[in-house]
Amino acid sequence: MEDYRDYSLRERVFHKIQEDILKGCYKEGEELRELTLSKELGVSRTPVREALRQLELEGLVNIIPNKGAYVQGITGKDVKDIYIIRSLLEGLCARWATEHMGKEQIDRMEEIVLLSEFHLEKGDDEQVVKLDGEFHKLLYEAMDSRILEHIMTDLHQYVKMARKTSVGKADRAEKSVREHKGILEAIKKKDADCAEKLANTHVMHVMENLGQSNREEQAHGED
Amino acid sequence: MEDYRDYSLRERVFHKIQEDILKGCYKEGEELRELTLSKELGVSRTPVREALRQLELEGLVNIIPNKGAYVQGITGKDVKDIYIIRSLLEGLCARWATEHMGKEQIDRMEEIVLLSEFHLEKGDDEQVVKLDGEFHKLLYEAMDSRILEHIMTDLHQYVKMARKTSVGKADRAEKSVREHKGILEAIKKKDADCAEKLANTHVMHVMENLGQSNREEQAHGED
DNA sequence: GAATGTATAATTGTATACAATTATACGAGA
DNA sequence: TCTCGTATAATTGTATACAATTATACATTC
Repeated sequence: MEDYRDYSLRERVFHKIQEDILKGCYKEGEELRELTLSKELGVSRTPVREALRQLELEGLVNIIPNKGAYVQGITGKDVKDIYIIRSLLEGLCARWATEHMGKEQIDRMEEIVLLSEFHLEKGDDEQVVKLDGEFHKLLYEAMDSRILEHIMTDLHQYVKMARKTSVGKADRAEKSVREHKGILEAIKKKDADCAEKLANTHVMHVMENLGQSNREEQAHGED
Repeated sequence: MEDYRDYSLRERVFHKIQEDILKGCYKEGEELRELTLSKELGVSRTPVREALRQLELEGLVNIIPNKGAYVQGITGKDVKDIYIIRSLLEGLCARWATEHMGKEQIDRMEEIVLLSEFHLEKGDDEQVVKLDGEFHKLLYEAMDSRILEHIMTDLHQYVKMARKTSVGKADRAEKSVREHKGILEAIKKKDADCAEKLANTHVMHVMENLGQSNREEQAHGED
């Protein structure tokens, strides 16, 4: 709770609980009492309530009226589903981005890929991960669809938390950058079909790497 | 506000504002003052606030901290985007449903299609629309993915409101039922590829019909 | 007259009080 | 002992009070 100092209490509480759920601090189905959380976080019940209502909509919390809020958490299957869905939609993102991307945005993307290669060479995995995030974020912005951007961001929420440890693992980072480069090339050529296909397989590859680097449950990965 | 008698105040307020936004009662960017809404709905600020926070997450309201809540509304392009996204994902739904659907569920779906044909014959459009909703709902349940079900339900929210007038328009209903039947056949044959493709085109057809039956902006249609 | 500063009002953010509902404990009766 | 009912406690739902922030109006200055 030390971070987020500029945000409102509700936002901080929202992010904190979201983080804790995604980090696995709570058991599946565990009850979240408003007063308990209030005391823990040092705030009143009001912001906690508002945060819980939002988390319900996010699908992380299950609220039964007049009874309580219970954590939903996400299973290994959920993560797999998310990646498959993202694979499909990321393709659509790439397609639309190809159709809408302006010169400045392409330049920016080229910059990101270049920097990725540079930091990859140096072995600076942290930077590579950061640039990976920026690559996808730029893609989402460029496609110019607030609806799809909203969905992609939501899906990203679910899997972004746990990407701590195994990032460059199994030389996935190198392949990832290469795939980004391929997508960028397709966009530059205005080949939407190609960009879509490459984005599809890119996310699928990330998922496959996920399945290898850790057995069941826990989700890690660069993206 | 006369309906929803069993729900909590917050839920009623949430649905009411959501409905009003989707019905176009507010102007784009119009400010939603908590006190004003409270008085209008005859409740206190608390449930209104909670509802607004949820609507923010839904993307229907834009909240600027310490300033206010402003309606986002949806544009014609948004609706088009939603249908394209739904087209893709409905295909995935059909695929997964094919892989997971049990005998009872197939029987139930067969029942729905049969009833649809019956009411179509009779010209009872209202029933046909209702059954259309049930068909898709069953599909979503059957695929056994709470993640995708959540997304599809969300997307459905956006377009379900306005489907009042032009339902059976331009003999779309008949084609729709026929397409449902096709999807069901593919599922029965366990042909996931076929089911996916048919579901894809089904949603695309609905969208195309949408574009014809009304110029720009306003969204109508059976699904 | 335009720009700026200040006082006031309006609005949101948070905390708390009270009401309604649900869970728990315990005793009476079969 | 088991079941049921009642009383009590705990928890959520709603309303309201207060604090912090932002908007508005008006006067002052240039």
